[in-house]
Amino acid sequence: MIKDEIARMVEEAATRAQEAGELPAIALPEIVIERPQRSEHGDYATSLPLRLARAAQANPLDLGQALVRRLPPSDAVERVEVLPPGFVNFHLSESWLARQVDAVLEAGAAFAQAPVGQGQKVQVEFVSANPTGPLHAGNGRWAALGSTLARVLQAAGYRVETEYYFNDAGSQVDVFARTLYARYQQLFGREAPVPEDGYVGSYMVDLAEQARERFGEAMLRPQGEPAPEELGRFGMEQVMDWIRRDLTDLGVHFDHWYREQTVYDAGHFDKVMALLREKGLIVEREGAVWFATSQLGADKDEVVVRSSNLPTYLATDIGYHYDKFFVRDFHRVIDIWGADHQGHVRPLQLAAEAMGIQPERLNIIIGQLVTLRRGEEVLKISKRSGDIITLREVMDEVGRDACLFFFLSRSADAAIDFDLELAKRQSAENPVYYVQYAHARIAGILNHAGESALGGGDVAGGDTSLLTHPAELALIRKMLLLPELVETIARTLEPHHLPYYAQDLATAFHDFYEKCRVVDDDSPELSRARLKLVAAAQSVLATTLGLMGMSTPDRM
RNA sequence: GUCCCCGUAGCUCAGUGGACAGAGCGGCUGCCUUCUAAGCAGCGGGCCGCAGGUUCGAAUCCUGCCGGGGACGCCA
Repeated sequence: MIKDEIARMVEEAATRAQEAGELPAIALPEIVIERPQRSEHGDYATSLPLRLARAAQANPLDLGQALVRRLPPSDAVERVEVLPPGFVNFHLSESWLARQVDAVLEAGAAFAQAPVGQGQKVQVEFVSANPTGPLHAGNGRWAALGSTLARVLQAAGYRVETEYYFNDAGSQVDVFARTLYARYQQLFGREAPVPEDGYVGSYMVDLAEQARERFGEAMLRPQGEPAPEELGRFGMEQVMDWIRRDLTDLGVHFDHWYREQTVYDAGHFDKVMALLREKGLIVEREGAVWFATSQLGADKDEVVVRSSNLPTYLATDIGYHYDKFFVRDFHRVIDIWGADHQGHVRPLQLAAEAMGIQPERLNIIIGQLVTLRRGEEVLKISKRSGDIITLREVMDEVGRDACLFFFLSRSADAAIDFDLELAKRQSAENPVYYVQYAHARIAGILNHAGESALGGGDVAGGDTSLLTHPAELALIRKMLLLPELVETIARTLEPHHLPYYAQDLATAFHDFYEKCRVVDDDSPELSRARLKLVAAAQSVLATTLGLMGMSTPDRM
C-alpha cells in the first residue's frame, strides 16, 4: 500500500536527518500518515515535525524541511511540501495514479487485501441466539456485523472461522419445553397454563400445532407429569430450522454450529473447574460454588455451580472458551454480544486471564441494542415478554440488502432505533441502491461498449496513461482507499465504515459519469482507457458490496 | 448507589489528537435528442450537551455535572 510506502520513506528520512545531525538523536514517535481533509493539502500528510518540535527544541517548519531534503525518491510521489504549522504534505503523481487502474484490474477481489493478520487463526462468534424462538431484528444486527467483520478479517490476511453457539442444555431449554407442552396440551382441551417465566409469544402455539401434526396425541402424558423430552427436542429443532433459514436468506453463513452440551461431553467444563480450583479461585459458600472474581479485582464473586448442582451460563462459557483457545487453538477470539450481556464481559475476561490468555487475544464486542418501532409505537423485542418483530418480517418489509446496509451503517456503540414505517418508506431511496446503481450503470456502459464500434468487452487494450481528467483521478484515488479501510477495520473491529466508503466510491463514480463520456466512437483510444477505468471501478464496488454481503446487480 | 454505551445540522448518523466540522434523508432552485435521472449541480442549515483541565493543536483525551439507553440474578 502506498500509505505504508510513504511511512517507510518518512522514517528513512528521519533516520538520515538524525545521522546528518539535522535532527537530534531522540526516539522517534510512531510514524503516523494521515489523509488530509482538504485536497490542496495533498493525498497524504504527516505531522511528525510538530510532534518532534518540543523534544528537538526546534522550529517544526525547519524540521519539516530537513525531513523533506532526506526523503528517498518515489515514482508515486510527485511533490512534497511543508506547510505551517508543521505538516509535510505528499501529492501523488497523476501518471502513477492512472497506472494503478491496471493493478486494480489485475488484482480483482484480491485488491482489497491488507497484510495484517499474517495467517493467524481467528474465530468470530456471533448471533448465538438460543433456539427458543425465531430471530428478531436485533439478532439481524449481529449477523450483519459478525459476517462482515469475518469477511474483512479474511481480506486482512487472517484465517477466519465463524461460529454460532447455541444452548441445547440448561434452564432456558427446560422453560421452552414446558411452555411448548402447555400449548400442546391446550390444543387437546386441557387446562395447562403457560409457565410463569415461559415464552408467551404466539409462535409457541404454531410450534404446538406442528407438534400435533407430527405426533398426534402421542406426546400427551398423564396429568401432572412433566413434558416429554422428545417434544422439547422437536420444538427446538424446528426453531433451529427457522434460524438457519433466516440467516441463509440474509446471506449469513456459519462455519460451525456449536452445541452447549459439547462443553460437558468433551470434558471442558470439568477441566476449567479444576484449573480455576488449582489457582485457588473456586470457593464454596451458601451451598453454591463460586468463581472468586473478587480476588481478581471485581467487586463481587460469580456463581458457577448453583446449589441445585447445575452449572451457570458463565461456567459453561468459560469451558467453551477453554475449547476455543486451548483445544481448537485460535490465536484470537472475537465474541459479539448484545449490551444486555455486558455484565458478563468482565467475569469471562478474568477467567480467560486466569487460564493464561493474554487479554488482547479475547475481544468482546458489546453492541448496543435495537429498539423497534412502528411510528410512535414501540415494539417488544424480548422472546419471553411477548410477540416479537422477527428478522424475517424486517427482511420482508425492508429488503435484504437494505437491511444489511442499515445494520452495518451504525457503530456497534450506538443504539439503533429502527422505525419500520420509516425504513419501509425510505427503502426505495436507501443509500444502498445508490451504491448498487453505480455498479449497474457500469454494467450498462460495458454492455453498450460491446455493441459499439469499439468491439466486445476488450477492456485490456486501454492505455491508462490517457486518464488525466480530475474526475477520473478522483475516482482512482477513492478506489485506492479500500485496502487501507480493510486494514483499519481489521484493527478497530468497526465495520460500520464500509457503507460510508461504498457511498463515497459511488459518488466518485457518478460524478465521473456526468463529466466524462466513456463510449465515444470519435475517440476510441480514450474510450478504451475509460472502459478500463470503469471496469476497475466496478470491480472495487463489487468487492466492497461483497464484503458487506450484498448483491451486485447488473441491471436496476 | 456502582459499572458500560450514547449526546455533532430539522431527522438518522459518520468523524475519537491535526490544518476552514461531514454524509444521507427532508426543504428550495436548476439539468435528460447523447453509455440507466434509483443520477448530477447549486442554495439554506451547527455555542460538536454544559463547565473546567491536559496539549503547539480537542468534537476527539482527563475530571465533574446534566440528559437518554443498558447492566448490576444460584436467567441467558
